[in-house]
Amino acid sequence: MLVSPAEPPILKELGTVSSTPEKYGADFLISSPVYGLVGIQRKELSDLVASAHDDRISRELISMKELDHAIWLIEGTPQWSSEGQSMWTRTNYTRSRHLGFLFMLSFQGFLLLSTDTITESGLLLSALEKWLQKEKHKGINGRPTARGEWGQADEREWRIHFLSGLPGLGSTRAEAVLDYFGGMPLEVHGDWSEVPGVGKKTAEQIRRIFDGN
Amino acid sequence: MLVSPAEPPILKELGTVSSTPEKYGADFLISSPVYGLVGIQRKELSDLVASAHDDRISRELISMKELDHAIWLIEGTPQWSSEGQSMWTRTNYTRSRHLGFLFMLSFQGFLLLSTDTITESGLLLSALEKWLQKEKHKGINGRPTARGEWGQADEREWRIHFLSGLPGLGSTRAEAVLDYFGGMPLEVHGDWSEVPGVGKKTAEQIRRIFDGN
DNA sequence: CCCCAGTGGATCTGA
DNA sequence: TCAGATCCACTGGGG
Repeated sequence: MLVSPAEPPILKELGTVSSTPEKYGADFLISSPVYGLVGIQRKELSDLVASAHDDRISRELISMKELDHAIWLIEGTPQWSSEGQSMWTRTNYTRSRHLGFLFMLSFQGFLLLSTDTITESGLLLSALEKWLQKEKHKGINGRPTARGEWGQADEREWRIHFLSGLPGLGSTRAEAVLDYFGGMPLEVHGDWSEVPGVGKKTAEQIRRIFDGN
Repeated sequence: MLVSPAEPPILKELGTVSSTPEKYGADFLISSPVYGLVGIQRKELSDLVASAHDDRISRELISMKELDHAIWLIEGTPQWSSEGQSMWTRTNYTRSRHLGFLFMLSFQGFLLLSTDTITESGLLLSALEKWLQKEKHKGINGRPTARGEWGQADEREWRIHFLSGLPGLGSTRAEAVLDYFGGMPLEVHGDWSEVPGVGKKTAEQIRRIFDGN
């Protein structure tokens, strides 16, 4: 991890001090085998207020575009008066302005992460570095294994479990499918819409999984 | 704004109660002239702990990919012991697991927002709705909203999710199976033992699910 | 999600 | 060429 010289000492310890991050408008730079070049911009809440006014921000945003992924790490918890005025600054900074700024960042494609303290930021950064080094991320697609009434699942339970991985099928409909086809639904390309509980829409959704559009 | 019926009353007041958001794996749905269909998933921190090992969550995540933009709104501030254990739950939930989950979400293309309380969430949501209604957002036109494979590829993800419901198949082998057969026209009665990573034993186990003993 | 243990697949070895 | 031994990737269970 490369750290900008402008960062406080505690954070400099996380990696090699270098001015390269600044070329990308970032404070930290991590290179990942999977996600490419990732830049992190750390902003304390008080700086953020300035940024939202400033036009310096637009320059930073533009240089961050060259990164594969750009992260904004926002440090500190905002406190608002009942009228939605910021409690941590003199200037006229409101909740809606703050949120608007965050929305803008998000929808521009920046990743947003937040911490409370600089210590937390440090921990987050090293966790992120470790995470980004990994060659493989299991992702979101896994499923737990079937579990039967008495621990070990039998064949039927496996089949129900398996089928209930289709969109629109829970265990009830999966069971209905199984009963309808009288066993494993060998007709994966058949018409499922006749199965009680499965309608046209669900059947269509499932068909797309098997056959494509 | 459409609000899922499962949300607490305070948040239901924000819009029209409807079950449509749930179809997209979301709790709230906002349609924007600029950004298209935006879904928001609200998660209290305590729920998040449970979610991390839930089969439902992965289905929700896949469903959310049909949205133009998917937001995760995380409610609550995590507190960690000096060893990195969560202070708000009994289970063994660690900072690194929590962060890993957030990183996964971010790099999968989900937008991350956080609040402290449900009240804050309400304010954020109405601010977001207002913000999304605007036709034009001045300020920086930064990164292209590079969505890449987002929004269309969910079919493959469904397939992986589905196949990994078979015994001996996780997301890795499920993907290998898809690649081997060149898509979903699976030869359910064919020989799977040739799939790289799937051997004789696993293939036999799977065959039994399809064909019986 | 992370961590860990056990299973089973892939690879290597030697005759 | 193939059985057997070794290694390592992946699954599966738990937190």
